[in-house]
Amino acid sequence: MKIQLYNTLSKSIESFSPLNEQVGMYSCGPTVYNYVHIGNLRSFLFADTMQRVLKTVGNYDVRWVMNITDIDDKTIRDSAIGSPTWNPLIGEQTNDVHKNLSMLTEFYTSEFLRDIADIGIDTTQIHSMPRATKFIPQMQELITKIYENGFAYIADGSVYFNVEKWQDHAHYGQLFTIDKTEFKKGVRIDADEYEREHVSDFVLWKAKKDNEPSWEYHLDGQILDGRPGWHIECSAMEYELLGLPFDIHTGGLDLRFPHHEDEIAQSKAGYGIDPTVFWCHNEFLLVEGKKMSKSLGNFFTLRDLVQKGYDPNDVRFYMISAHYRSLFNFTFEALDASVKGRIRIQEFIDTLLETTSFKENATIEDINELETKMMVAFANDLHVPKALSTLFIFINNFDFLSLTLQRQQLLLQLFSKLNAIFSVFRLEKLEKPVDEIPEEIKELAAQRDKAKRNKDYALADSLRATILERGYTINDASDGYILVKNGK
RNA sequence: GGUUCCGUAGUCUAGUGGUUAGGCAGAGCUCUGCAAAAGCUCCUACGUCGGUUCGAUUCCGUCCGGAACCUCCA
Repeated sequence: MKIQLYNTLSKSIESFSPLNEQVGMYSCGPTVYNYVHIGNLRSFLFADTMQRVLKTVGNYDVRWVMNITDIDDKTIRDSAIGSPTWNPLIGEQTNDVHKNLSMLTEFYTSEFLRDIADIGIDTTQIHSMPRATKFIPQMQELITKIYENGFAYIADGSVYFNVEKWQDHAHYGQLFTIDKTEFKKGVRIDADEYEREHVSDFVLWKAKKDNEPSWEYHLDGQILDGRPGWHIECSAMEYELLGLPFDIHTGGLDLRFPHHEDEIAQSKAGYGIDPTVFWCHNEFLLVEGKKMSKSLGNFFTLRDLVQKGYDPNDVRFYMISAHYRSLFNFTFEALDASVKGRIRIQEFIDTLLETTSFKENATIEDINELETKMMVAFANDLHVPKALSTLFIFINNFDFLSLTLQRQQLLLQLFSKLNAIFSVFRLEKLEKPVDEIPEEIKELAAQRDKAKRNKDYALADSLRATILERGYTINDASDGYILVKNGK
């Protein structure tokens, strides 16, 4: 099925056609200086959903690359000798700044991988996760090209991209309308002490500072040891791992400027090619209506939620059930509601799995229609909420009395396909848990049943209360009763 | 100040120039000694004020409110 995607470049939904057999997709990954929070996770869930829809609905083969930023201001700051934020779990700090940097970033990279696996991102589908520090020569090569093409200059040992000059040559501001004369008054002009010709210029290569990791670099006969700027890493790694142009570039909305705008400028100024065809950005996440921040106490990592007793699967289902381009308000009330919604679908699947008696001669048109509608929704700019709503309507109107073996098989096939995107449903019969109800509880339940039959309701109710206190619930049925653990 | 997005029932999320949404919560009914569970039913909204139109929640404008970005935040 043809997929439609919103492209930030055109600010409209466009029909997607891959450039080559294999769809090339690049996602801006994390800066590994701390645990990722749920806002970061939204961005990666979006990229994963994109990849899953391309594969499941579009039938494409996808080559997905997600970078790991392991060199930048924050990783340097937090790995610096004597850093107050050094996590003891990483190990002992050394006197080697390079070693400390890699200890810090390797630690948080593996924690990141654990988190995204926990939340159901299919890490097996990530073709590669390049570390910025492993591509320094390629970045230097690109910077040299940009310099030789006349769009960069050296100042104070750093290399800057000359935006002014680039603007005479190409459109700068494709992803974000920029009016330099209207920059907010009082906005920070330059946090660095570097010399830039213009405020709008951005750094490609930063001069070496004492006690910071640095790499050798020679340009135009000058020794410019230092480290890469932030934007250059993506441009260089995309070129190396996907080739330009590739099909889709994903990232958070905040990255469209300056990060992605600068990526475009760099690739075009250096390689002479646009990086990608589709720029796709996800909206942000709020928590209880506010921007997530540590000072507001509404800052959460996946681990925090797990600690509160939430299943990562439920967090996943909740977060992907909102459209990626809408501002997502994360609330615990809505998360709880979403858990119940997920369980309803699961219960439908369970009933489907358990049904063994069938009718004959029933139509399958409604199932085909459900499938088509859901796939159309996914294909329409990954419209998960629309797809879900369609599914709920179907489930609500479904009559199990109409189930035939063929209908059962079709539905299970459909759920299997849906799970290639949702990845939160269980599609095998649940092994009946071994009888874990203690004998004494069973005994109490038997006594209560006897009391009830004798119409001694006072005794029956008090026994039921006792059982409830000990963690079990009696559900009466027409012929007997069922004992379950509380909350099940 | 500039750029952009948003405002949908108690709540969260869709959508549309005309038959009225989906989830959760809530209410009622059936069942039940009473509950629980389950099933059925109900709760019909689009921030304000104008304009266009036979008809506007939808298109246009105004205002009010919220959010983001404006040089290294996903």
